[in-house]
Parts: sequence; structure tokens; C-alpha cells
Amino acid sequence: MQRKATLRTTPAKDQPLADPVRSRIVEGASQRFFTHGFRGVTMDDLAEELGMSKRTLYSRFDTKLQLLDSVLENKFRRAREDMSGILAARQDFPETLRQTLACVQRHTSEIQPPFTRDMRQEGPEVFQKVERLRRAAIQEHFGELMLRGRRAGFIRKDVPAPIIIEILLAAVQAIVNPARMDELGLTPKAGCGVITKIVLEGAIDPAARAHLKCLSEK
Amino acid sequence: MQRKATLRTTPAKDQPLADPVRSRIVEGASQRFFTHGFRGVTMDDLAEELGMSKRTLYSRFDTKLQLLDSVLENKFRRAREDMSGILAARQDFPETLRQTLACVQRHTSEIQPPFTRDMRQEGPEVFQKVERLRRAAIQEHFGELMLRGRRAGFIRKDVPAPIIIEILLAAVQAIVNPARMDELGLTPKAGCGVITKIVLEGAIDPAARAHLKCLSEK
DNA sequence: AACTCAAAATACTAATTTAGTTTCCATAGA
DNA sequence: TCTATGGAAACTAAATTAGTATTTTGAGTT
Repeated sequence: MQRKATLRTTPAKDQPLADPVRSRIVEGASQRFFTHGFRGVTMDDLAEELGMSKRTLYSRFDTKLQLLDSVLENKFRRAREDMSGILAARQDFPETLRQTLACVQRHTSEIQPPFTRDMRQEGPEVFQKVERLRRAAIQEHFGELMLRGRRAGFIRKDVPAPIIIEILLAAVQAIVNPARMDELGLTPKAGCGVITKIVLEGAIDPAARAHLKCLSEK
Repeated sequence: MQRKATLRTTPAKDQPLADPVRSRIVEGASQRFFTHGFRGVTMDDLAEELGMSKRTLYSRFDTKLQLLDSVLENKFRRAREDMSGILAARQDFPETLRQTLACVQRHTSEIQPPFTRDMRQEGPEVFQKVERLRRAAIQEHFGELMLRGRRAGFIRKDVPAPIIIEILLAAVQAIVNPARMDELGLTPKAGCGVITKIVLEGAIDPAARAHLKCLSEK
């Protein structure tokens, strides 16, 4: 079934500015690929579940891999849009951070293990594309976020921003799966609120912080 | 890959009372089958992800279908145990109901669309087995629950119990998926609390209920 | 009514994958 | 040293899948 990946950089078939069928296919494929894996979702499945024929799928995408390409670009475009929207809202820094983390969490949790596994198996090209898109998005948005945090006095200057970004992303990763959140009795919103709080204020109890301050001044 | 189903009623290979490897396989397969579908999880995948060889898988299960059989029986046994535990706890009826619904919701939400689709495609025998197990569990536990509710005065006598059970199960079904719950800002626990409240007290505002009572007495 | 077009449904085929089996190898324990 | 177990890898028959071709259907137009 799977051929070694050669993702083409040419666009899919002619795309009228808004081809609703094409969009539906990309969305439907997106949900299913990310949840159940690329391999696990056949073109027959997709056609049936979208209520159309395979012929229609192939009228807009030359190959399954080309569909995957569109799915990935769509996903990252949406993630970027969501994050840009958050930055554009001009809220205070802690709330902006919380929403950004919630956004990352939401997008990340949509991508489940079989998809990741399949991308690894599909070949280096595909995996590298995913990684490249991911890094670009993080750089663009977290970079701007850190700048704002610094200007607003929330982010300390003695620690390099990339390290703080890594800590934030690792914290999101740690609680990202639904079972974990269920276990913690958290909604995603609450989870990202907690991470924001801990990272900004630290995990030390405020009273204990005052005590520590006394000790270090002694 | 898939042969038409002929689930055997004979047990899998000799099962020492507690074969931890066998249990691991069943649990690992369970998670993956229910989430990503029977077809989408190959025996190669399973072996690799469990950190063992295919040879070991086949030392305990003759066929993939036999593994499925064990997965299903294990799943329903656990569901039954969970529900028996709730009934045995002898809490008040609303809390027992809430917990039962939460239990149903938890078990149901583990079973995702590709699994259901694959069971349909696998053949009538398998699908019927799933349905039979499901019905037996519901009858056993909700039946007892309704009896308790009636004795405690919570469940009206003018509506047949099976209808109330259907309403409850439908309500759980309606909010069972993670996206829906995220949207509603609910944890599973809270969701089942809400269903319990609505079903027991009705969806009408208490003040409005008093008003309605006046009107019907007029 | 006839015609056209788009898309569903179905059938088809080459390539690929998968379930299940076999063989080889390494390791631990007696 | 021998034995048993289980991982890794290779193998094979059967099944599946991606992609293509053909037929059918239904809606719209003339």
C-alpha cells in the first residue's frame, strides 16, 4: 500500500479559490489521518465517510500523498492563524501566554501516535516537512510572545528565551493527552492556566518564597 | 489481510492463572484496537510497540481474531466489574447513577469510530458478539439501578424503566466525545453530573417548575 | 423527450502489505 | 554443555490498497 514518500512541491490540481468539496476532503482527511494514522485511513474509507466516490477524491488530488501534503499545510496554516489571532488581541501577557499554550495543546493533542509513527515510516522527506513547519510556527509566535513578556517585565532577562519556550512546550506536552487530563480533573483551559501560573510565578508557595527571600538576604 | 470472521469459542492457548505477558498483550491490543481500529493496528505494530516479537504474540494467541476475542471479553469484564463496584458501594441513588453514567461514558469513549467500522466489516459474528455482551451488561446493571431508584422514590413508576435507560444512555452518547466535552468546558465527571441532575430533576428551572405547577392546578 | 455533465457506484489491476510461519541467533539458567 | 525462551529477521500465501476505467444515476437544460 505505502510507497516511499516523494512529496511533490507542486500544488494539487487546479484550486478554485474556494472549492468547498476540496476543503471538505482536506478537513475530513485531516481529522482521520491525525487520529487514526495515515496508513489506517484508506481512500475507500475516506470517500465513504465523506459521502462521495473515490473518483471525486482523485479529481482533486493526484495521490494520497498529495492529499497528505494539503492536510499538513492546512493544519499549520490554521495553527498559525489561531496564534496570530491571539497575539493580535492585545491582552495582557499572562492571558496571552495561557491562550497560546491552550492553542498549542489543542493542535498537538489532535495528532496521535499512529500518525506520528506513520510519518516516521513514510520516509524522511515527510517527517522533515512536518518538523520544518513546526519549528517555523514556534519561532514566529513564541519569539514575539517572549518579546512582549520581556517588555512587560514578566520574563526574566537572565534566562535565554529559547529555554523558556522549551520549558513551556514540555509542560504542555506532559499534560497533553486526554487520559492525563482526565486523571488530573482538568479541562484543557484549566490545564494551560496552571502551566501559565507555575511558569510565571514558579511552583513555590508565595509564603515560602518570602521565606526564601529572607534566607538569601541573610 | 482480513479474513471473514470466525471467532472461536474455545479459549486461547493455555493460560496460566496469571500470565503477565498475556495480560500485557491484551491490554496493549485493547487500547490500540479501540482507538485506531482493528485493521489499522497490525501484529507487527503491536509487537514493536509492546517491545516483544511477533513470535511471542503468537505463542499466546493463535490468530489476530483470537486476540480480538480476548480483548472484547476483557473489556466487558472490566466494565462489569466497575459497575458492580459502583452498585456495591451503597451510595445514595443520585450519586450511584452519576457514577454509573460516568463509567458508561468512560468505557464508551474508549471505543472510537474505526473500531466500530471494522467490527461491522469483520462479519456478523463479531458484531453480534459485541452487541450481545453490551446488552447483557446494560440489562444486569441498569436493571438493578432502576430497581433501587424506584425503591428510593427517585424513579417514577409511570414510565417503563427501559425507556429511562435509553434516555440516559442517549444522553451519555450525545456528550461522549472529547471534542464535545471540550466545547462544553466539561470534565467527564461534571458531564455525568449534569446528565444525572437533568434526568432526575428535569431541565426546567425550579422556579419555572413551581409556576407550571400553579398553572396546572388552575 | 433527448441530451449533457458531474459524480456515485462498481469493477479492475499492479503493487504493496499483512497474518502467520519458519529459521537463526543470543541469552539465561540448570 | 545443554535446553528453553524469546527477539529479530526472512519468508509466503492471501488479502488489501492506491489508483484507474467503466457503467450507472440523477439533475439541469434545451
